[in-house]
Amino acid sequence: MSDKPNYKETVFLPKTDFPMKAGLPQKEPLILAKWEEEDVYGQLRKARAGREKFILHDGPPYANGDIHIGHALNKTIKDMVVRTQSLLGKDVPYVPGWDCHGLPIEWKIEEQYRKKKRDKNDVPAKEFRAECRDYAAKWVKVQTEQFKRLGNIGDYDRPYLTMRPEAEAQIVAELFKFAETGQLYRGAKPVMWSPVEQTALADAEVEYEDLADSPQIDVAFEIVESKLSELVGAHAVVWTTTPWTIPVNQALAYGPEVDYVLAEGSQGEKWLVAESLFDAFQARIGSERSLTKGMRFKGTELAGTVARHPMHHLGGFYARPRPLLAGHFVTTDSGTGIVHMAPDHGEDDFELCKANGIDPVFAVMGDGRYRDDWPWLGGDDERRRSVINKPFNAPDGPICSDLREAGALLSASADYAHSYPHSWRSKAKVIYRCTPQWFIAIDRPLHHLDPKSLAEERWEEEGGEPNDNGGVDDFPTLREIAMDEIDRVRFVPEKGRRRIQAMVEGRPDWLISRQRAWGVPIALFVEKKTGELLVDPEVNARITAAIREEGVDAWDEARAAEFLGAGRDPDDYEMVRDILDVWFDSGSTHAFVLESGDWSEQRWPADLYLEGSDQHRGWFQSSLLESCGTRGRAPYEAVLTHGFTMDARGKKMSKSLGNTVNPLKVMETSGADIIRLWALSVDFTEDHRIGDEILKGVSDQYRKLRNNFRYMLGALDGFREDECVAPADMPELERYMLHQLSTLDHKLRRAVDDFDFNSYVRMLTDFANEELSAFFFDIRKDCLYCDAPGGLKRRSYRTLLDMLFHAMVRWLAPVLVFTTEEVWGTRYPDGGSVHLLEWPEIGDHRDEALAARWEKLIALREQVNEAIEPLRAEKKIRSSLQAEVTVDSREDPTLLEELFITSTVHPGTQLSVTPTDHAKCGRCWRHLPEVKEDGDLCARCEEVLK
RNA sequence: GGGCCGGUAGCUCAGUUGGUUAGAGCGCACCCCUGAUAAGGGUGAGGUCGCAAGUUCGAAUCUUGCUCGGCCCA
Repeated sequence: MSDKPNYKETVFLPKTDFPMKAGLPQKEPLILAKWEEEDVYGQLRKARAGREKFILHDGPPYANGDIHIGHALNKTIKDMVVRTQSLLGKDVPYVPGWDCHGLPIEWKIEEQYRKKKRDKNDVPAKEFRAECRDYAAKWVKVQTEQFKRLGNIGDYDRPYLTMRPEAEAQIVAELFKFAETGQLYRGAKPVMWSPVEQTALADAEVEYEDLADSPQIDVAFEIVESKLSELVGAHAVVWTTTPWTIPVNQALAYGPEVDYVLAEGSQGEKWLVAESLFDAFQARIGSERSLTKGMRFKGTELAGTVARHPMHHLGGFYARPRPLLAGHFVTTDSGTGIVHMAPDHGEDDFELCKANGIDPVFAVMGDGRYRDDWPWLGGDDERRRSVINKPFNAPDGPICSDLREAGALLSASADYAHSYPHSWRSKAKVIYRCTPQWFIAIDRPLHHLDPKSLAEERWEEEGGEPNDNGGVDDFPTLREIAMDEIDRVRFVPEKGRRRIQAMVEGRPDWLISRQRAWGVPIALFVEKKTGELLVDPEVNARITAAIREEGVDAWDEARAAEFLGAGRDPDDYEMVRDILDVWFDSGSTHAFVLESGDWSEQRWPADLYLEGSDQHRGWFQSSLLESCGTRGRAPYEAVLTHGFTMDARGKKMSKSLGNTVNPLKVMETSGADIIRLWALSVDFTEDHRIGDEILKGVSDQYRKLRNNFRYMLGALDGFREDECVAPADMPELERYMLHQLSTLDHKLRRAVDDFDFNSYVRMLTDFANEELSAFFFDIRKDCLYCDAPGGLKRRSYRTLLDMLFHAMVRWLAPVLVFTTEEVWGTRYPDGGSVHLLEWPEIGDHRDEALAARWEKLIALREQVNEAIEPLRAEKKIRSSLQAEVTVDSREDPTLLEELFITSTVHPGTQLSVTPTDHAKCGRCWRHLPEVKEDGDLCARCEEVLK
């Protein structure tokens, strides 16, 4: 062979500068800088101006700390939505936002104070808030860079922040809408309260400490009324570890499914306890009072039973009846199976009593003592102490002593072991205490929403006939509107609907007040004399105007007169000092981002909200309630939810387990395109995993896609428009590929409509791997390398390659935002950004008859490949080009040779493969009859080299 | 403890209304090519469809229980 000429230089090999190795960590920041410099987002806005809009409203992440994998997933999916919709030609302005108020940031500032040995209470609130503001601003800046680094496109120069004065003013304005329409009221609710700090605490500010010497007492309540006559005169026994709550007892609770028994003493005493707790009760009251089991009955039989308080002789509050109520929370884990209810001091207590018309009495003051006028252990009792005072609750303390004297104390000791909540800061015990709070009513008829117009809207949307059932005159409640909207909105995946439905259906009134510093004020006045909420649009307008100018600091007591205006005496009004729960802030983002006009390219309502499934309780719901209460409908047309990212074994990630995957690290080592490809490859509608093995798989897939582009770029070297061939003039293989491309086009469009991005990515990778690399490109290699450049077949192939290139680079642009830019720039150095392009115009080349024929041919090809393999194993054949094939097919043998990438194909009756005797062409390496000797040229190559 | 959701090859995912030997891509193993070359091609081995009962002629698919995991509550 060495004496034969080397034809390598005459072969048209792919030629490109596009490197096989990506080097994404180095390259991506450069591409990013270019986008910034060229303002690609701004260009895109101009390019899509006037087109149909698609509004994805960003759910604000909390401005605190570096981004984690959940942010990366969420933002990548959002970016995919923005870019795919944009690819379809729509105008998709995306305004990212941040949630800036709230407790976690307050804590960080307090933490800094502690390090400097400063006390928060010594710092003016205004100064404290300024520090919170700076802190949030700092993290907004950091996260902005991190989101951009991920390849997120959006209006990052003008994001929305809940702490901007304009936003704060709009949030207050939204609150006023609730106030002005009678949906807002001041109620009460037990909250965690620290008597030492005299402040309400958030759950996260409470820590539990194990105690071994807590008091435990059994108290007898005499039954005065019951359907079961045996019970009258008996005593219901309650057990508690907080003796101080007995003075505020208002009811008893039993478990309807619990079995009860009368425990009878030798003196004829009868005590009502749960049967399964009989022994424990006996043990507590001591063997000197030996008990026997009397009558048994089910909890349900206790309905209607009424007891009286052991201190009923004090009259007034204590003389009221203490009804026995059915409580589903009653268990027989400990105690007596009868739970004493103090609605002031327990959540279950509060809810059960509220449902039965029993209101809290606010007997315990902020400092933990009973109030001055309280008949038992109140102001003039010198034994009065804070309720968390240990001797006060002791077996020999005043409560137990009085109960003992009344004959109601059956046992008392100070030896109970359990965990009890303490203040995170002072380490002192905390209690549940009812405090005034602000609520939005869920079940009040909303008179400001015209039921008729709402109903008509509904009819129009549903295309149905007006249903004159008289319901039109009933004003709907917030809950009803919200439930209707949940029916109407599109949920992806569908299961999200049921989840939010269940929550809205069963939720209590919306508690919106917090006793905190860093947030939007509940900027309301309450008339001291009447306790009435002041609703005056003129006052409200002055307040929002001030906040719009100066931010939340404008809500200052010194300015009460200014806000109230002439004719009102500030002394007559209480200025509410609570702030709004941050969920009200974020629930109002649709108002100040979509509707306000501050972002003129936005529009209300949004087409889509897209967040993790935890937001069914959070943002999806707060936004829904806010919008339904103020505007009578949801602020979104569709809701997309994603699951959570677990570690490689499916376990939840946590810092303490050390199984977290840091997206910033992955970007540093592998690149943002790898994270994006991961996020869009998994089924994000469910929980999904990430880990080294998974990321390796993603990288492998990335490499294959990259090499496909590299091959296309190389094969298209020197391609010119005038090479193009019309589809009708193309060989069948090209037309079959056009069919495949059209089919893929349609499937991809559907995947975009369904937000089914993992199918989208899978279809593209499968297509690249199977249809292109292993099939089309492999078969046409001979043609590309060896045919004359002007030949119809080669031109047809390159026409297809050009179409494939344009399709693939656009389709993958929303996924591999950096790589496709590199690909595009390699082919079109002056072609602008790939991200300005629109969906490729493939045209409909579907031809089912052709496809059916080719599917058979491909099946035959697979059989031939199978048949070649044994000969390869026997070392009789090396390359498939050495195989001579007999097949049962009437197809043109030349076509089959090309398709199989083999030597001569003979028609026959049975599939068989033999090594060919033909010599090998020195240029195209095919074994053909006309080649006399290995290394000579075949007819085609002879012709080409002329 | 309660509500909701999920568990298909090593990995990522398909599996329509229950119906022939459960599929794909990747990875892996072996082979080929050395003119896409830290690339490309071929073949192949991988699954008791979380577990256990039940309904049915027949179940990955329907029912129940259990288990593991997740989100939200308590």
